[in-house]
Amino acid sequence: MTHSLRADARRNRARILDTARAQIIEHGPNVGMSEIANAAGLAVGTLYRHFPTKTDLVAAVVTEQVERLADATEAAWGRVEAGSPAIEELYVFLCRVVEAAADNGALKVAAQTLGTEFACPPAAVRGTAALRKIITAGQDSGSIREDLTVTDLYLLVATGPLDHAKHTRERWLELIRPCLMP
Amino acid sequence: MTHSLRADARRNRARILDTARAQIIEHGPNVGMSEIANAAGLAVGTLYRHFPTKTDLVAAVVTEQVERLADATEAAWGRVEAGSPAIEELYVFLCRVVEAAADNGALKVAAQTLGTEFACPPAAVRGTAALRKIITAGQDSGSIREDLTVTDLYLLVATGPLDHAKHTRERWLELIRPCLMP
DNA sequence: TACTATGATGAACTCGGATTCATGTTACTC
DNA sequence: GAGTAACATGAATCCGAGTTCATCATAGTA
Repeated sequence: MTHSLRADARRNRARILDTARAQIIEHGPNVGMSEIANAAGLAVGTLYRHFPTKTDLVAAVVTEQVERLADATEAAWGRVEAGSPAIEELYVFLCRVVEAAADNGALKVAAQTLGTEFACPPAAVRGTAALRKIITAGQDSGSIREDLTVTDLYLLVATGPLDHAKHTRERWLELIRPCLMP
Repeated sequence: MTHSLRADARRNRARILDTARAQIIEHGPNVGMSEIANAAGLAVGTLYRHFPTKTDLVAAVVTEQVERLADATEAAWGRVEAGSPAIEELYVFLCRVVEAAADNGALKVAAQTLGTEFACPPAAVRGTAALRKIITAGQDSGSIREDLTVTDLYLLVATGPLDHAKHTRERWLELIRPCLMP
């Protein structure tokens, strides 16, 4: 995998990504590089050795999250293939997205604010494909609204609650549910 | 009204607010004061004569929008009192919010990003009151989901599409509609 | 018209955060 | 255990956006 990197460098890279995510979530997208460095117990220069730019760092953090989500979505599709009802897995998908709302919210804003046009094709494409399969399966079995598309879901999700409170997320899911069913 | 202001000053104040709104919508919340000043054909110092801080300027712009929305909501309640179906007026309310999506999105981000805790009580309270009346009326006549609250609506709306495209907004409304009905 | 208080101007200043780089340190190789 | 390339450090630098203020212009007034 990521060989050709010295052991400590690999460790530090991971530590930087973790800390950056935590800091962005806690203090918003405007955390300074120095603050991230402090929180990570490293020097600023080290951040710049791994990420040439603050934008690059944020992009890496966001990409990581998108990959996690894509993994979860593929797993959900796996369960649908194994017999789990598509509508339930779709619901679980929404839960996951919204549970990570704090992250996604802050990070989305971060990516928008800091980066220029940012996209992470590989993971996004994987996730989209899995989601499309789930939706189609649900429509075939009549448990998901006929005209629902992946784009629709992203429209709903992209806009999910930015609130951290658990009851807010649960209420949002409850409100949204009728949108998914026939 | 706003007397005790010289005529040209009043003109400029208005021009600043308009330009600031336009610039924020077009270039995001990070437009510089100088850019706004240029676009308005004024000098930076003039902006600072009217608004001691960039945050104050943004707050003024946001407040203006909230007031517009509150007016519209009160008008909608007026129509309900005059016999218009509450569910339709609620839908119209959503349309208005979403039509101003570009504004609201950019400005909301702006207020969050720039300001500290920002609230504009007077207008917000007016709007909320009117909205509550509309919802209650709809529930009494059985056309609006029994457990829908003002908070729910804000949850859906606060999260409306940030996209400028008309078809995106229309699709969002279409998706959301089932959430409102019994 | 002359007067003055209010308003406008924009170059200069401030300040904080991103980025650099000369220097010191450490993990790997033989 | 040298030797060396990779890596870490953090004070110094750069840069851009917000803000100030000495100066000029003008609307309102007598």
